[in-house]
This record gives sequence, structure tokens and C-alpha cells, in this order.
Amino acid sequence: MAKKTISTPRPIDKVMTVWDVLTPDERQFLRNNHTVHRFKKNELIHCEGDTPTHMMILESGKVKVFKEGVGSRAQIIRMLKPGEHFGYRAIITNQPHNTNVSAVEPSTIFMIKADIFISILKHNNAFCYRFLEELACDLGVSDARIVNLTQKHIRGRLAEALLTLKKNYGVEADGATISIYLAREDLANLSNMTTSNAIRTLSNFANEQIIAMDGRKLKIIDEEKLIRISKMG
Amino acid sequence: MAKKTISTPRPIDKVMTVWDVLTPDERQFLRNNHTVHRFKKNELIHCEGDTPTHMMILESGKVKVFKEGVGSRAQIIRMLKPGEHFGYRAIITNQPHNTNVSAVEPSTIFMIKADIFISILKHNNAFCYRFLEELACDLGVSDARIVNLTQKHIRGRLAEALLTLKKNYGVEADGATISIYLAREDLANLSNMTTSNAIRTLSNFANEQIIAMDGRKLKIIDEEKLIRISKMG
DNA sequence: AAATAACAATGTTTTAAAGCACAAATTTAC
DNA sequence: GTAAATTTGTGCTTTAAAACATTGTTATTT
Repeated sequence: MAKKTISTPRPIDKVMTVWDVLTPDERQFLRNNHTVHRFKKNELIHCEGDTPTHMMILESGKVKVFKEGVGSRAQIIRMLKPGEHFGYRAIITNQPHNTNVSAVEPSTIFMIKADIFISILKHNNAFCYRFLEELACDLGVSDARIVNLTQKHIRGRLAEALLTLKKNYGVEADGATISIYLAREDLANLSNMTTSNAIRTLSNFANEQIIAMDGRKLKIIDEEKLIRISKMG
Repeated sequence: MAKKTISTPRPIDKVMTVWDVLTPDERQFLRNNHTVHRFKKNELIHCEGDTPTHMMILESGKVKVFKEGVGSRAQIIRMLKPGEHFGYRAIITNQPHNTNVSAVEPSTIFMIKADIFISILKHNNAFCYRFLEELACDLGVSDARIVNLTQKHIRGRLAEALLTLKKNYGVEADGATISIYLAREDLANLSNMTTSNAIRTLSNFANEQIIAMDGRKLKIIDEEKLIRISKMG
């Protein structure tokens, strides 16, 4: 693998998708009042039970949001890509975090102190509305996931996970390889199954020419079929 | 059963929990611009795929929010009690409803037209913030449910459902009977299991003196044990 | 009051997925 | 560069829960 150069993070105005609704004063304030943090691969960013202190924005890299369930079996709730916010839900509800977040790749994160974030939410109606939209969207996704993960069979759940990853992270230059390389365990934790079953089912998909595998690189060959499998359950 | 008298609905200012953040103008406007609807037991209020037209507030009765999954197997997402809002998430995301809502008891519902609701959200920051809190809270619950429903075993899931129902609807005068009488099928759809398994597991709980049953009336006898079962998975 | 339908209870069979064990292949650490 | 550790791949066994079948019970309907 080519050695990764540590790139300088982009300025916050290029990263924050809600920048457009901020007032000039708020913009200047945020430029001066945010911090930049780098996390190594597999480093924990915050964990369940922690008191939330900052709203966070992923500048670069990839992170997973997950919960530890029965017997410390992990369930990945969602995967984030650059520009997405996290860690703020708990600030709004004024409760400890109910998820863990960790970097699946080296990641750079902008942090804004909780009180500053709340203050803008309470003073800038358009800003508040944007986050209302974001949470409304996330809630829809979460509710849909309840049904998908509980009712679909293994093949359907894994197919769905692969399609979601492709939609979320896109593909490499070849137009097929999903642009995120996850361990089989992470794929399993996304799809609510054991690692063995993720491996087994991936092998089956490969035998059926639905995907092609090269280590952690997964290529979707027959997307139609994958969609069908995902829909059937 | 005693014949139910159809009571006059309370005024909207006594039902809406966000009334305090409205301006006098908004209050007057809403008093004049909401409609009252009655739904019979088992009547569908809105369904998946419908375009959302109103934000709704449950004045009296009980409703269930559910999704139809694989093979039209239903999954109850949440149960609402008077004062709670629904049907507005889809308005905010500007998408069709992704859940069905139906009355599990005769229910009275206040409706506010979507454009009016959006207009208040966009002009009244405190109002917007209240709904932000509500969605943030719901999202936390939904994420937790993903783990509970996928990882816990049948007994754990049913125990959890019973505890949630008790917490949500409270108990009768006897201090133990849960104040909602659901069909076994609804209990099953809440807890992600088949009706047979809900029946079987309830019987087991009754044999173990954890609950007592009288038709649809469920009495929690040993709450400690139920909590333990729910936590163990 | 009889007929029908809906709901509840239980036993039996089947099956999807977990659990386990072990070997091979990679990755990471020193 | 080598050893250690982790990850991946397979086969086999076990098990939890679904599916099915049957019967009893309680509500509705006419």
C-alpha cells in the first residue's frame, strides 16, 4: 500500500455542510472556536456512557458508530463519511452518549464545544431546522433498519449492507470496488450476524458471481441480483 | 365492559405539550386552524407511502406506529400515548410516510396542516428546538431498539416490551396491571417474534410467577426478575 | 341461540443461524 | 525479517426460534 501523506485539514467552512445558514458573526466565531483532532485507525473517539462535550464533524477518514450489546457483541448503527456530524444527539437530549464511535481509517475531526453548539441552535432558527432535518432523516433510517435487521435473512441483510456501503462511500476508479475496506467482523456487525456467517455468505455471493473479492476489497458485479436478494429478505 | 361515553376532546392548549413556546398569535392561529378526528379501534390513521399532509397529536386513546416488513409481517416501532406527536417526521424530510399508524383503542386526534407546522418550525426557534429534542430522543430509542431486538433472546425481548409498556402507559388502580390491553399478536410485533412464541413465553413467565394473566390484562408481579431477564438478553 | 370468526394455548417438526474447532493466510509488532 | 497475533476460510454440531398443526376459548354477528 502506498504510504499515506498526512494532509492538512480543509478549513471548517469547506467542511461544514450547514455553513450557509450561519451569520457572519457565527462564522467568525466558529473559525476561532473549533479544534482539530486526528485519530488513528481503530482509535476510539468517544464511548457509550461518556458525557458529551463536543459536537463533531468528520473532516476526513471514515468512522463507525456502534453499540455494545449482549455479551459485548457490537452492532454498527451507522458509518460516517466526511462532512457528517456526530456526537451531538446526546448533547441535545442532555444525556450520556449511547453509542461508541471509532475510526475505521485514520480520521480528522473538527470539534465544537457543546455549549457553543447549543447556543447557535437556540439563536439561529435556520441552523436548528437543518439539524431537525438531519435527525428526521436519521430516525427514518434507523426505523427502517429495525425491520431490515430483524426480519430479513442473512443473505438479505448482507446484501443490504453492501449496497448501503456502496451508496455511502461510492466506488473506486474501476467503477465496482466499494470504496471502503472493512474487516469481515465489521461487515458482520453491520449486518447483525456472526463473523463466520459474514465470511460464508460473502463466499456464496462470490461463487454466485454476485460479487468479487480480493481480500477486503469487495467488488459488486451483479448489483441487480444483490438488490433482489436484499428486497426478498 | 361498561359502555364508553364519547367525551368531548380537551382544547388544544391543554393537549399540546409545546404550547408554552408559542406566541399569542401562533396560539390563536392554531386554535382556529386545527381539526379534530375520531378513529375507531383498529382504524388506520395513515399508511406507508402516503404523502404526509398533517402533523398529528394524540388527544386521547392509544395508537401504534408500525412497519410492514418481509412477508407483510408487522413490526411495531412505537406506541403512543395522549399528548404525543406523530406523522411529522415525514413532513420534515419531505418524503412519503415510512410507517403505518393505527388506533389500538378508540382515539381522538388533532391535526395541523403540514405547511402551517413547517411555517411555525421555521419562524419560532424555541418551537423548532423542542422538536429537535423530541427527534433526538426518539433516535436514541430507535438505535437502542436495534440492538435489543436483534441481540436479545425471546424472553429478553418480551420482558423488555412489557417493561416499556408499563413505563409508557402506567398501571391500573391495583398497582400492577399494565394499562394497555394488547392482543398477543401486537405483543409479538412489538418484540419481534411470532404470535405463538409470544403466547408461549407469556405462559412461561406466568408459570414462573413473574407475571399474572387474565386475558389481555397483564400484571407484572416480579418486576426485578423481569428487569433481570430483559438485561441478560 | 346458533353460527362464525377471531384469538389463545400447546405440542411437534423444521430450519436458519449461532457456536465451536481448527487450519491457512495476512497483518502487525518487535 | 521473523515471530506473534489477528483475520480469514471451512466443516461440523447444536440450538433457538419459526413454521405448522390442532384444539380450546372467547367475541361477534345474524
